[in-house]
Amino acid sequence: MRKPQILEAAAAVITERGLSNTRIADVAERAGTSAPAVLYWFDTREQLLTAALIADEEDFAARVGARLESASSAAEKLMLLIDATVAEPRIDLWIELWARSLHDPEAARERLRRDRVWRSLFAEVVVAGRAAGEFDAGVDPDLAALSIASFMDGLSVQMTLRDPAITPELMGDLLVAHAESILGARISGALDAEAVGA
Amino acid sequence: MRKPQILEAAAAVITERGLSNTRIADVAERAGTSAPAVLYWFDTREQLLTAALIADEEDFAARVGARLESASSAAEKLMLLIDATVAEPRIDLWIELWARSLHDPEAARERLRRDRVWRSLFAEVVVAGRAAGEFDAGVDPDLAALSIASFMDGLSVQMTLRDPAITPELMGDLLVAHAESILGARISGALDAEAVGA
DNA sequence: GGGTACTTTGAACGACGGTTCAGCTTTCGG
DNA sequence: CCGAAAGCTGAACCGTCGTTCAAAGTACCC
Repeated sequence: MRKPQILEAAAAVITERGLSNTRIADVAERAGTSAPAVLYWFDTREQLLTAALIADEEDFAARVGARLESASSAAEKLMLLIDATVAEPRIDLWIELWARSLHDPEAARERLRRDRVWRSLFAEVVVAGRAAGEFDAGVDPDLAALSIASFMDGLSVQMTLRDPAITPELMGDLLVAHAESILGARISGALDAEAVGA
Repeated sequence: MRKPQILEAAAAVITERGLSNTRIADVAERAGTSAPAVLYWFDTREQLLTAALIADEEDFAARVGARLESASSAAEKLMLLIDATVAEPRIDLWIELWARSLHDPEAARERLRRDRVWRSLFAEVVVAGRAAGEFDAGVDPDLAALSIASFMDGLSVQMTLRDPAITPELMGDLLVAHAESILGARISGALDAEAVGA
């Protein structure tokens, strides 16, 4: 069962050469096999590419979701989410997925599904924080999630494209400020505070 | 001199079929000419595509810039910028340009240049509004511009990809709220106010 | 140790589409 | 008119993959 290796190889190649420049042979080589072998597992190149994008996305969300378990307060969870995004700007693949979604219904459907999962991570945190009295009681979780996640996307694009106007620290600061303004709460320092305090 | 027509046709085809699916023949057909004729004006397909993306972008910025002239207050200008973006979601081409920038230095350079122009529209408005006492005196124009423009990008992506969670009105509201929070000023209603008042 | 299903391979096919090219038409200055 | 430059055309060329296929391993079960 080489499917996982192939998907991983595909994600790597896509990151490196771009979606449209990714050839089956490239993926095969990186996975240590041959082009027809790849096509044995995936009926077509299109399928392979879409599957790779989605698999990578699922991977990331799962990893981040796991990290959230260890956090105690909602503020800390939020900081973790921001941190993870700033530290690991794998927006490369998102941009490719977006571009693909524009003209591939299958990709569009999947990207919507994955985005919902991603945003629900935020929404859950907001719900928890609201219940715990950490955040404003009047905040709409879904709206807050949409707002924060969208801001993240926009900033990530600039970061990934190496805009000199933005640095990881700056991106983090802007996100924190935005979240605090929306949620009516202080969250910056939640990470250190947890480590120091308790 | 058919260059303009060809560029226009190219932008249309790219929007419709996506960058990587755009064939020279498609562009030629839409421009009412032949593939070799297109290649007469542009040495290569790559050049054509990059040029088309940039030309379209320049076009949009110029159009919006012109509209700004007519506004009197900074708040109104800001509302116009938000309005223009919400109303005309041509992020399609931006996404394509982003994806291309990931692996094409030429595209990356151009996209950076164009983004600077776009953001400077915001920065100038902030400077003016600050001078006029409309906005907080402590606001950093470039930072505010980066923040607002990035948020716009993120939201536009969701809009363009037809995320059911977002509507034009909602997008406008979120942007206005964000801008107001950053600038410490009320800008919503600036458009109507101008029309009614004065 | 033979059968069966699964996996992989090398080689070749075939289409698509960018690019080239030789020549035709048009424009325009003198 | 003439000739040269500019603009364009149809047709062909050709490289690049995605994909197919027949045959060869490989693993596993009875």
